[in-house]
Amino acid sequence: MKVSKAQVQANRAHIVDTASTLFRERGYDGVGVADLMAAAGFTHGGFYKHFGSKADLMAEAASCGFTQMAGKAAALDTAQFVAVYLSRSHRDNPRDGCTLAALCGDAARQPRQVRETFAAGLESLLETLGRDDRDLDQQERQAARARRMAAIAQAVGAIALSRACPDDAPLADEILEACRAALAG
Amino acid sequence: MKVSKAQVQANRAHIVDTASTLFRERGYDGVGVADLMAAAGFTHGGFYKHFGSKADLMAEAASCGFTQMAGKAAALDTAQFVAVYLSRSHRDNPRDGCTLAALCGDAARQPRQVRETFAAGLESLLETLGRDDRDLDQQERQAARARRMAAIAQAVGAIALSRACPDDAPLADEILEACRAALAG
DNA sequence: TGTACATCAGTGAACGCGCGTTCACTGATGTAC
DNA sequence: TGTACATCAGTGAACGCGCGTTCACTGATGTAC
Repeated sequence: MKVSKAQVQANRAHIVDTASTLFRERGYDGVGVADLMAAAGFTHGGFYKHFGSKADLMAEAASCGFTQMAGKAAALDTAQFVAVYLSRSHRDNPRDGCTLAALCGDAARQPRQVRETFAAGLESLLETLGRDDRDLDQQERQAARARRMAAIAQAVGAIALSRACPDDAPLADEILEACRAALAG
Repeated sequence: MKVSKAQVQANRAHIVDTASTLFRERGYDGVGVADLMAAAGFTHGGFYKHFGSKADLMAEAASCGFTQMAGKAAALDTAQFVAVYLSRSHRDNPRDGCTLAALCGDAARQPRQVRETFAAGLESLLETLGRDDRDLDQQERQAARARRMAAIAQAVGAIALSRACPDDAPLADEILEACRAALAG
């Protein structure tokens, strides 16, 4: 049952998008190829017509996640971005959230191609948040970049730590509040 | 081949310690029960004489890791702790490093018992770093606690993100430097 | 435009493999007399 | 203190299961004439 070229492209994109969501929710090891293909509405056998391996897909799914996040970040100023990022809603919904926060721990143990995608995703987030730095001179721009990098590390750490606590632990919310205060001040 | 009570206790502690190291290095899913028991010098069958399940061991191993870290942190002031924590050496040696940084992403998808241990570990690190706060009044103490929480989130996020980058990516070191500067200033 | 054929995305069974866990067995330790 | 026996940590084979990947097959699409 061959399928039109346009449909093939759409199906492939749908698999990548589904993977991006599922990986954030359950981690790379928590989603099998068969799981994923079923969630996308296919059987598992066709997977290798689209991707060379699961690792190839992991890199593509991460890239897809970073592109989505850059799109959201572009519509917000830094204060708004922090508020959304450090919200309970973001913490409780990794499937719709930031790939860095959900998967950087997993990514550290993945093949180079995945880690390259993570570095590129972090770089693109830095550039999106620093889109108004073009006016600054080089030294100021570098300082602003360093400040933003530290802010991203703090936000990513806050979400990752908050998610590692039991759902009902007061500590889980306390982390978010403390980092919201730190990033506002 | 029964073994003396003292030996049983020592063997059990050795398994927990080995697990603590291996989990930090390879993640919870990256270490099998057979792997682990072999690394500790045993065969896998005896595992269930010591632990009810792999998840039970994960919680105990995390607890062991947090105790070790609290011991190290107790010997350092905050500036020294930050310098050690945000070093390349810490980033490149998760097996000897912080359990929060290595496993908080994994922990978020583990059973409650593991996440309770993580919350307790974070709490004990906060207490260790805040050991001199007893003199402060309640409001100051709370503010100091919030600042330390934000600092921990930043340090954990920095290590996790830095490890997610390829080993030779300039970004990996840049993250550590940016967070060292942020935590010093 | 109509027909005959090659292509190849998607199917579903099958592959070897490693996982967490169970179990019958061993034999030195610890205990009861 | 010496002996007979119960205990149980550790062994290694085996369990069912799900994993990533492969493969022969299907049949609508795309192409050549």
